[in-house]
Amino acid sequence: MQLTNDKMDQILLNFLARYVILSEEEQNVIIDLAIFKSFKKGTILLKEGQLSKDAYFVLQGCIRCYYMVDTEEKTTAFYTESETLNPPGVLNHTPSEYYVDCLEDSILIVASSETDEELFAKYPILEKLCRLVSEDLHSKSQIAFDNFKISTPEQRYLNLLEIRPDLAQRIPQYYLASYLGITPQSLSRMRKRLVRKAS
Amino acid sequence: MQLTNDKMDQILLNFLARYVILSEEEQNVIIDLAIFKSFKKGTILLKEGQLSKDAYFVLQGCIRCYYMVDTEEKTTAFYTESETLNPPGVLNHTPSEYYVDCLEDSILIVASSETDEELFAKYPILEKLCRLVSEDLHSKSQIAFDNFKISTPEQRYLNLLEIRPDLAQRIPQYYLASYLGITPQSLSRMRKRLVRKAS
DNA sequence: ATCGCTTCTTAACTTAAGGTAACGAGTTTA
DNA sequence: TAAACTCGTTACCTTAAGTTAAGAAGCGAT
Repeated sequence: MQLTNDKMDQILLNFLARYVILSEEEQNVIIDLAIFKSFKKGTILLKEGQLSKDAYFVLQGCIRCYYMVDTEEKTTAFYTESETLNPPGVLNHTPSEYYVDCLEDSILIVASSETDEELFAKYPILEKLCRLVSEDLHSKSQIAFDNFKISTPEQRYLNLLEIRPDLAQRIPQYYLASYLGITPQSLSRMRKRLVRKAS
Repeated sequence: MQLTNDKMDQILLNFLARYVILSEEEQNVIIDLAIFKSFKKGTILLKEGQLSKDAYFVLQGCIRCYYMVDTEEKTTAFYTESETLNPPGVLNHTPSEYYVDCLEDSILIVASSETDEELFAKYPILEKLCRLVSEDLHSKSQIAFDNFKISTPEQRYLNLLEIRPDLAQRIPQYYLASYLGITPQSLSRMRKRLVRKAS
């Protein structure tokens, strides 16, 4: 599927409209700032040790965060359409502890956080927007963390199927397993167990 | 230990100074807004199903978030001195899914998020402050989530001892166990295993 | 067509966590 | 003082995850 520039603008504006009402001018400022980039599946957007200054908003495709622990990839997050990855380094200027790569061909908005200060002074509503988005992301991430903690791997898998059924379809099972905190073998066994239970 | 009002103000201002430089006037506005409250150990600050409009900043003591799953408490967070709990309900007006209680006699700042709008209009730096605090909390919570996910219960315990050694001292072990995602019995066994390994 | 790569599955064995129950030390309450 | 409660530990058995190894299905590339 091909996305026109107009459509991409619209996806972004729809997302922002969840938080604040923007004037035509403010919308244009944002659209002008937004840098749309395409990436091939497998592209590494951020490596451990790199200083990331960019936030990523997913227009199409899927990106993934993972840590390298010894020789093993530990996947901690997937971001798909209209989701935002804002690596910590953007704020505190420390090198990234994880990798980010594209699991599919993806179109992203790459938002550099450099020019923000003057912009916020000129358009205070953008500061409000950032506050609201950040509060919302924080709250969602808290809830996700809580759910993860209070669940067993099996409940986490069932929960994933329920709230993000798309992921189970589009993402290889061994990434999912890592995301659930178990090995691919365990996930495979678990699925068999679940089928047995269901019948 | 007894805290004077001046000391409490100072703790709060020290915290805020990590994020922005505030004028005397702005500091006074915040101090005037801050409501200091004392709570006895065991006090329940928030119940599942309640709509919370308050954020809590801990001046002294310790509060804890937990879910009731069937008849079991699942502890997901502890907040101690200079830490902030901002329940999701403040934003999205949904009832809380968890409980909050005091594990110790505590002095908290209870911040109602009602008056914020006019205030932000008058003092834009307060909006910036909230944005920065929120981004920081989000980033920290992300990292904590990641660390939790990529660790085994044992690593989580060792990590806790390292980065929050105070908690292991002041918090009963069965709350810690729940927080680590295991039963008190498993934690007890694990500690024995670790001693055996160490020697 | 064959090779290599990715992805999922199965199996056998080991390790550690869960469930249940019981005990004991320390503290609070009646 | 006795009873109740809190908190940590230990034991026994069960369940499920980790480890290692192997195999099979699907896919793309040469």
